[in-house]
Amino acid sequence: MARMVAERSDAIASLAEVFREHGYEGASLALIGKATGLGKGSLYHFFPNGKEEMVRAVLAEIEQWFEDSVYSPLRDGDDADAAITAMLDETAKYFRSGRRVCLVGALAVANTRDLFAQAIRGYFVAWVDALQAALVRQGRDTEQARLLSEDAVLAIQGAIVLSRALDDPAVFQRAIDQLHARLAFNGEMLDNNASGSGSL
Amino acid sequence: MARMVAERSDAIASLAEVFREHGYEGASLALIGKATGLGKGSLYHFFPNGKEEMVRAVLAEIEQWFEDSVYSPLRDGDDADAAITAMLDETAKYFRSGRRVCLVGALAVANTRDLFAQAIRGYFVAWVDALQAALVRQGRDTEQARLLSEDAVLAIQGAIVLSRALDDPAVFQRAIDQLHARLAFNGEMLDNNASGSGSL
DNA sequence: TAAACTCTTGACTGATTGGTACAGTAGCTG
DNA sequence: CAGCTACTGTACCAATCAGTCAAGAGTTTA
Repeated sequence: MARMVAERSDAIASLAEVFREHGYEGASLALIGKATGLGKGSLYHFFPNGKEEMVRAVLAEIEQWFEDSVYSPLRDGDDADAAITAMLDETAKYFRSGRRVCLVGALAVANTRDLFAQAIRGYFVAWVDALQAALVRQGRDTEQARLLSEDAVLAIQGAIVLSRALDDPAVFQRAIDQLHARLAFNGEMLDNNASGSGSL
Repeated sequence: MARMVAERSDAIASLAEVFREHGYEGASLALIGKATGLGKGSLYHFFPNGKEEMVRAVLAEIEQWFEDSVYSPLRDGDDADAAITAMLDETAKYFRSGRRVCLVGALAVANTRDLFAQAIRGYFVAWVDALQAALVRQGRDTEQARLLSEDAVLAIQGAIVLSRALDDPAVFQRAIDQLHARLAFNGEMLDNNASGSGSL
């Protein structure tokens, strides 16, 4: 019966964490209530459409964070190379070197995918597009930049899966390091045969 | 009250499909019953420990399939290059070009990870080890082979996530093609200094 | 034929699910 | 001060959950 602190936005970080840890179906209202410190009454006051709306709010916040911290510098930063380096470092930090799951990626392989398909797609489209823009600004061919950026985003997602499966954050870090090498503009440009880049 | 056909093994393919589509928590006994055509009584007759035992049975069958179809040829095939090519093609077929989720990968990012941690880890360790063995037989350095095989397995997992997120199987196929190029032994071996390939 | 075994059914249980309703309480506005 | 809105706790709901069980049906063995 109190008004405690409770702004809607305060809850979102906790919500994100509980959905990451338990998934959409696994995150029960009891669990959510415990994680946020909010009762059902408050939860349904802030999110009248229940869990679905909670996830949408979380996805929106995630998208916003990536937009500000990653996509925007990639698209508009004046130093493309620096923006790419920053993206990899920020990403590694964000995912805690693979110890933290990517909620969007997890939703993409879950049965709930259809419910959030648009948000999921938007997240990845924006990421690939922004990275491609940076690679083009590096002087790369548009098509090669597209493939390379797809490849990079995919590698990050795979690195989360594999490093969790092996319970070894070093796997994630190696993948990031690998991407540093493959995405950097070294001054000496790779020739158009991209396949040879696996020197490590 | 009939004895219909019902061998335990008959159910496993259906079980795998339903766990892939709905995840561990999302696959209710009602859903499982519908998918397998078995009532609760039969399910608990074959799998006395319930869902957990069902998933273990599915994981064992998956592991066995990969062992026979992928790992074993990679480790012991007389033509390493052919085994790698076969692995990529079999894998692409198995995952239906990304339309089908990797159950092991999905479990790895779910909260149920701990329950099946050993099986999940075993699956990926075996995959990476087998691929590494093939790459070494190609004549590559042990350490490079290790990193490259980690990278390939990770890319396949990431390709499933991204192609589902974008709802575009072509993303998966491009990743497989990319791996074909990166894992093939071209006759002209990459030296450890990649810059030397100088086309001009 | 009779007993033994293997499978199947479906009703049942107690717990938990997401969600609703509502009374109540605190803080703000007038 | 009164009245309003914003928030909170809780009792409650129907549905569903995983899992149990006794009774029965079909097959195999003797």
